[in-house]
Amino acid sequence: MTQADDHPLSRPSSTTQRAVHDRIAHDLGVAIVGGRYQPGDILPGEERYSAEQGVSRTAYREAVRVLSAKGLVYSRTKSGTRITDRLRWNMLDLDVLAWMFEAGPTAEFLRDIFELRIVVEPAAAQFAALRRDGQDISRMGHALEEMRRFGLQTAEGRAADQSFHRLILHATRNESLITLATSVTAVVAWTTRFARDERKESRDPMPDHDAVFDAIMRGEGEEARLKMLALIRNASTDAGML
Amino acid sequence: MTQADDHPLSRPSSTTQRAVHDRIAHDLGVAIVGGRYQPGDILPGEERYSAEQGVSRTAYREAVRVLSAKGLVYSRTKSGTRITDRLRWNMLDLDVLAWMFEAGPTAEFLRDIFELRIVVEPAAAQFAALRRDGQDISRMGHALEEMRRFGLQTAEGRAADQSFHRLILHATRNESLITLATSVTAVVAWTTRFARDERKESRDPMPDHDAVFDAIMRGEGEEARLKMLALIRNASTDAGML
DNA sequence: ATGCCAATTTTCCTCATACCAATTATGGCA
DNA sequence: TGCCATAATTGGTATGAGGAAAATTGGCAT
Repeated sequence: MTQADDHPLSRPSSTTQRAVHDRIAHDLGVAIVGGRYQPGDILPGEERYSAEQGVSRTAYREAVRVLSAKGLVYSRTKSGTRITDRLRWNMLDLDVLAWMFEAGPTAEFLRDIFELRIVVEPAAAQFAALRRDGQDISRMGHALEEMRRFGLQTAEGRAADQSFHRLILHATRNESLITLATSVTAVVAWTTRFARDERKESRDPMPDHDAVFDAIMRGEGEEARLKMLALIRNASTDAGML
Repeated sequence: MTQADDHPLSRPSSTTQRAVHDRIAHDLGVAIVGGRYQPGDILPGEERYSAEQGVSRTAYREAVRVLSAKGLVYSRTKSGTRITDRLRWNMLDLDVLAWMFEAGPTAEFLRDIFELRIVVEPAAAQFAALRRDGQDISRMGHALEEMRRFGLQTAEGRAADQSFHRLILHATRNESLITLATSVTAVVAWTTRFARDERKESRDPMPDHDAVFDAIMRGEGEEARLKMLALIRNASTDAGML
């Protein structure tokens, strides 16, 4: 166990103090996607911000570079750093999505993502049915077993559920689809985390999952697509979305 | 004409010299997505790189922040800056896609994007059919007129074609879908730019476009989806993809 | 020889300062 | 009033100096 017990994906733990530039990027990012800055507005100048916030110009600049890389702002000498209009934002970037969520997601934002989910995940199931190999199948089967054993009330059960969906993505052999679905499912997870337990009784999720798995196992692409669509529709209505 | 004749989207013109950190990010980005660095490899240290390349540590660090924001690398003190594994890359970032294309896109990469196109654009047409208003319709109609008038051999005709597809996206009223489709169509445009003119004679694209427009105008979602699917299939086979 | 612990070194992170480049604003002149 | 040179502002780059954390090294005891 020489290295990398913590992955770079994991959000900085509460103990680890975040890098300064990272914190600045986070704060500005939340403020921007939250609408406290409007497209066309100019961010505070380097001199001013660093003085007011008690950080170095270096740290502020690196934060701006991050925001710029995600399409939220663009800098021009003398003109200053302006907020880009929303059409150029990298809406599917995991950080941007997280900031949106933290800023208090609008209903339109959530609707957009759940629509995207309905487009993407059934398509993923379809590709998975056409490209999966034996190992994919056995792993999916194992994930469903665990899910059935623990149920969605336990952490293990939810982990097995997520694992099942990740295995489907992996079986598509399409990296761009994986990237996209990762972002989408992250938002879905954040959303349903809060919606959970408020419902009186949730339906048994296993029949839907079994149907998807069965279609993928038999290599039936179109059927896998439709079964996944049904699964999402049920899950979404249960979570109060849709 | 006081400001902003050039949009931030436009690539820096040949006259404007790019910022140093931008050039570094570009060079490293191309090298990374091109496989000259493998996931797990460590980038040169700040001191070393800045000395060898004759740039400041500041510029190099800002470039690394950009790459980090796009998920290509991650930095840890002492451990150095390492290449992230591909699953965490922001494959749908416009810069990353451009770097992939510049590095010489692999066949799998192109296949992935065109598959994504087949998933996304028909879905966009479907949503557009359900949400478009009168202004959307009239603008789409105008774009098709222009396209018919000039043909795809001219720059104006191609601009009208792109405009038509952009208008469909706009009519979806779904920002995440717009972001996604923007990236996808960029890659498609880069690809077909080279494939053009090599074919002996391209089929007339207007019937397919008219059919999509007609379905959207009548508000027939499912039909719009199918017509767009047909349009893409024809265009892709003409371009030699698929 | 092996395993554990402390010191050292390496590398990224932050800050501060200086100067450069480009663009906007200003003010004078015709 | 309109144009043009000058000045001021703001982001961009370079450099030096420490600080913090992790990997390595070396010593010590078992």
